[in-house]
Parts: sequence; structure tokens; C-alpha cells
Amino acid sequence: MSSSAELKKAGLKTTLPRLKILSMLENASIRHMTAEDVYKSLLDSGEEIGLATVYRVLTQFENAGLVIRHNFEGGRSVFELNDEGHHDHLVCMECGDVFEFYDKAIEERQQKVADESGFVLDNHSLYMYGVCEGIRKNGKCSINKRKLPSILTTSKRR
Amino acid sequence: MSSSAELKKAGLKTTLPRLKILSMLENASIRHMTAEDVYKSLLDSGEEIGLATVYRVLTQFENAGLVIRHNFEGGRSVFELNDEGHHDHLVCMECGDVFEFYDKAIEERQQKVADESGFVLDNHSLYMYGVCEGIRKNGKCSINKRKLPSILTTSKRR
DNA sequence: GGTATTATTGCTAATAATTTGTACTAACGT
DNA sequence: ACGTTAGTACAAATTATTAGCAATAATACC
Ligand SMILES: [Mn+2]
Ligand SMILES: [Mn+2]
Ligand SMILES: [Zn+2]
Ligand SMILES: [Zn+2]
Repeated sequence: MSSSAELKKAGLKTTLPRLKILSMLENASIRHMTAEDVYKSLLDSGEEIGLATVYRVLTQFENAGLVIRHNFEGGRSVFELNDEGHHDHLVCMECGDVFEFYDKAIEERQQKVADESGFVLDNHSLYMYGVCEGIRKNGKCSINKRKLPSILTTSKRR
Repeated sequence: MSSSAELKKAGLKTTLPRLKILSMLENASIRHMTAEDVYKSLLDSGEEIGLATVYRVLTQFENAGLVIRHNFEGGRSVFELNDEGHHDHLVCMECGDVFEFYDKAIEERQQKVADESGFVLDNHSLYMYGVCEGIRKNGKCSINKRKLPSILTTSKRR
């Protein structure tokens, strides 16, 4: 589906800033980006945008269900496209790498715990923090996930 | 153990502000408090303290392992005394009530997931958000957990 | 106990991240 | 195309937290 159609489906008008941001999220080499990551990446790609707009649009995307906001330990909010199913996260405290996982047993036990406590569950966040294999074995992470794309392949226009 | 001894054991000098804060955490009717909750509660109890000191001391307590810091969805940091063993949290989005739980199966699966990913785990946070039974059945929570103690039973001095 | 040494406090001012106000534009239904 | 309404850019405001620094309080030593 086109980005424009995705915005429409989410009940959002198709505007250039929104297209740029959605496009950046879809094409960036890193999946979990802060508002400023998105902003800087767009500037680096030669796109013009305001930081406040990035914040505003990311929040709209969150409310529309287009992106998920995460609050990893100690840091600012990071956003990821809501294109895969639900999953939880393993964060390396050394290199910042984020590994995603889904564990059916954990999900089921969570539901059970909620049921037993009389809670109707809305959502949950499970973040695990540790040190990844790359750092432990090679002293540094194999892939530098902090690198942002210098060119935005889509979002080119006119 | 006395509060003073607890501070010593944690490698912190016994000072009046630290005693007041530790005492407040030990005696408050709510377990999970923001820095400002602690600050306001102390003022309400007639105790004098600076807000910056509360932030500073809570961070020191965190580093010393005396308290745990949580970042519940959307809100500011909340602190709880590290006197029980590890547990995770169920937060009611309506009344703010916090239920604690420990599920051995979840903990074990988490370890397994980390092992399989080559991660050495340091810590994790699992927060579940929903609506509690009290709200659903009575329209409001039975216990108002937001109420702060007006008098500090300990920490009186001289 | 009295005094030196040094950590800690309580201001207040500074930050960092995010949000808001507003005058200016762009989108889109007709 | 036109008008209405929503969205944008930029600056200024907020909110939560931290930093700078002079005044104080807590051990250490005599
Ligand atoms: Mn999950
Ligand atoms: Mn746990
Ligand atoms: Zn993810
Ligand atoms: Zn707890």
C-alpha cells in the first residue's frame, strides 16, 4: 500500500511532512528511532522539516496506530513502525542494538496474571537489558545500528 | 534495622534529609511515589526539604540499591523501596493503582529468550496496563492510592 | 568536646525533551 | 478554482530533572 493510502486509512490527511516522516521510518536502516533521529535524518537527506512537526506527527502516528512508542530505560522515546505483529525487546546497554522477540509462553502467562488479578489488559511493555554477543565476543558490535541513512530513497518528489 | 544503619550499609552518610526521605518511603501509604510525591508529602508533614535534594537523594538511593526506579507509560519516574524481592507491575490506567506480581514462568522464559539471543541479561522491566476490577465493577477504585500520608510517624526528631 | 576537612543541602538558574501559540499555507470537497 | 479547515514552521512555553555554588552539617582528629 502507498504511504499516501496508509495515511488516509489512518484518518490523516496526506501532507508532505507526513509522507516524509513515514517514508523515513519505512526506509531507515534502523528500526527504532527517536524524534530527533527522524528529524536529523530528514535534514541529512536534504529534506526540510521542523522538529516540532516531527514530534507532532509521530504522536499522531502513534494515536493512529501507525507507529509504536517505546520508552527504553533512561532514554527518550523511540518510535518504530507498527508493521510487524506485537513483539518485545532486548536492548544492549553497550551498543544500543535492539533485538526483537516474541514469546508465546510469556504472552500467555501475562494474560493469566491479569485475569487472576481482575485486570482487563490493554497493553504491556517488556524490555530486557543486557549485553549482546557481539560486544562480549568482539568487544564491539558487528553492526553499527546508530548509523542513519544519508539518502532517503523514497519521499523524493516532483 | 534502623534507617540510619541502612544508610550506612548503603555507603551513604546519615543526614537528616536522607532519613526523612527513607522514612517517608517506609511509612507512606502508597508504595510507588514520584520525587514530587515524596517532596510534597514531606512538606505536608511539616518537614522541610528542597525538591532538588529529593531528586538527588532518590538517585543516590537508586544507585545504592535502596530503591527501584520505574518509568510507567507516559509518566515521570516513580520510586519504590527495594525491600521485597523482584516483581513486576500491573498498572490501572483509570485509578493509577499499582498491583505487583511475580511469575516464575515469565522470569524463566525471559532468561531463556536472552540465552538464545546471546544476551547476558542485566535487568528487565515488565509493565502491564489495563483497568482494575474496582473501576470496572464499582466505577471507581475502592482504595484511593493517590492519598498521601499527612503525618510522618517516624522521622520526628529532637 | 572543639575544630578542621569534606560531603551534603537548598536555593536558583540551567537543561533537555517535548508541547503550544500563532500567523502563514497547503489539502481537498464542492 | 475557491473557500473552509487542518497542518506547518518557528518561537516561546512547559515539565521534569540537573547543575552551580555559597551556606551547613557530618565525620575525623586532636
Ligand atoms: Mn509482549
Ligand atoms: Mn520480572
Ligand atoms: Zn521493535
Ligand atoms: Zn512495586
